[in-house]
Amino acid sequence: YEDRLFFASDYFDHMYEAAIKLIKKGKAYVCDLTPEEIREYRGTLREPGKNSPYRDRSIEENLELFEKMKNGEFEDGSKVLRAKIDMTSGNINMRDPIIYRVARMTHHNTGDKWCIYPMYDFAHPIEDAIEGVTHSICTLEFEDHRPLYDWVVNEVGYEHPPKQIEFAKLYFENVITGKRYIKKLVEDGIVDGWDDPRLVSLSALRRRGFTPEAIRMFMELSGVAKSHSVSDYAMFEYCIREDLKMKANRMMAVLDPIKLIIDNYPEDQVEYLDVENNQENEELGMREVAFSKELYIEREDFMEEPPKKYFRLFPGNEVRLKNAYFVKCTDFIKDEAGNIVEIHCTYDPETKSGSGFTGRKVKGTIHWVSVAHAVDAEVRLYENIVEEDGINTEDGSLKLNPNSLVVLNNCKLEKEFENVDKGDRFQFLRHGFFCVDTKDYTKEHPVFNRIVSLKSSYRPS
RNA sequence: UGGGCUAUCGCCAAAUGGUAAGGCAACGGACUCUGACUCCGUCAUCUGUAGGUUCGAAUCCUACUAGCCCAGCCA
Repeated sequence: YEDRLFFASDYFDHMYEAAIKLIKKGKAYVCDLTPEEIREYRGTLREPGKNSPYRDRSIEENLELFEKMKNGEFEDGSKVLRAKIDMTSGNINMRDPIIYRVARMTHHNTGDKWCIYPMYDFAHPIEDAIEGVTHSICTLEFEDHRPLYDWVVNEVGYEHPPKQIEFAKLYFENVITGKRYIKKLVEDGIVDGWDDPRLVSLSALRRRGFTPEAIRMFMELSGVAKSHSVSDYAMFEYCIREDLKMKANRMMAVLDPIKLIIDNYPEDQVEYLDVENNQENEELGMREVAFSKELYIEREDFMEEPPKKYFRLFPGNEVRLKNAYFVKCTDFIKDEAGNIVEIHCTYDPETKSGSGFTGRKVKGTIHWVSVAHAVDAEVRLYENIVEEDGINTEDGSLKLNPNSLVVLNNCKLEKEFENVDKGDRFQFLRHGFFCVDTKDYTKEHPVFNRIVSLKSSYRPS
């Protein structure tokens, strides 16, 4: 490989030599037509083009003119070098494509050394060839360029000519990938920069909490084909859940809190419960979780008048507090407006987690956070940024999903969340996977992003 | 008849003449101190349509249909 390492200047030298070679073979000529004339001569999709009046210049004249182009004796845009192929080809790329033009540009590596630069269709196959690329893989829209790619490689002549292979791009349902659109979203302030977690740029994916492993898994699952495909975002979600399942600590976080008071629990008592960080992965170890008389539970885990098959808390029903005790709802309190503000219950000391209690079973287990030990946090929930069909066909505008970002400002997390670093990922029990926002997180004001929710088969009727 | 390409389950995708893999999603059920995970089961007599060849076709042939790409001195 080492003898194939080139510097930018080597590439340009190489391409220049290749152009000379084509001229000497009578396969390239200098053309004086203006850009407008060249377009006219090229013909249209349905009509063939016609030959440039400069097409039959002698090899000597072409050599001399090209040398002058290189030496800066012509204005930008005044002359080009064209491959002599076929102006009547059905493939427009083969109608004497321009392979070199005069353009005074400063190259980031070679500075102002050159004032002529090769076109993509000429440079690409040559770069591949001299680098020893065997298969040059690109997207479908370059299929029409392959005949020219092959023509260049063949006419310049390489011992091991590279092959171009095309495949379909990856498209996502309900996601914006077009840079034009993203740019507008950023400029209009609809998203928080190019790394807004609702976007799918790599920086956005990173900030959202996706792992490289999940992205790779998704690529392997998707496969590579030539058919135009639009992937289901659910497949990507599956990958990140799958990757984080065993890696992330499973902790308790109440996103929409309501107070639960255990009437028969001693006033100032605090129990520190030993809890596994991940029941499926012992290597993640244990932690302590504080339990006390006053807890926060999820507002949706209580209902005054539950529908059928509601396993959570309602008057008279008993549930398990995850990692702690069974509690039975005895009462609830409403404010003047009729909103439930507080729930009361009693607990059964015999039912403590790990005690081996088997006296009776409960159908529901809910998560909780001790009021006295809670960490306040902001949690951001994300959904697809655009609606089902994404873009309005009439005016090309985006159909934005108004719920693509939901900010929750009154979330209560267990104490363990005091010590996190930006980018850390967790499972919030019964909610989903979340990560510490890399941009807005501060110790005083923790911010978490929802990477993906957990699946749920609960369908309230 | 301008040229090129693609059509297999809701989505992705195998199978290139031997009788339609797999994954996601969905739906049943078991299990469950996450309505998660896991486990079990269901999910294309059929491969854009219509013909043809063949003992046998998603694969070969013919004709249609639909969709995508191409007219930068951009990449």
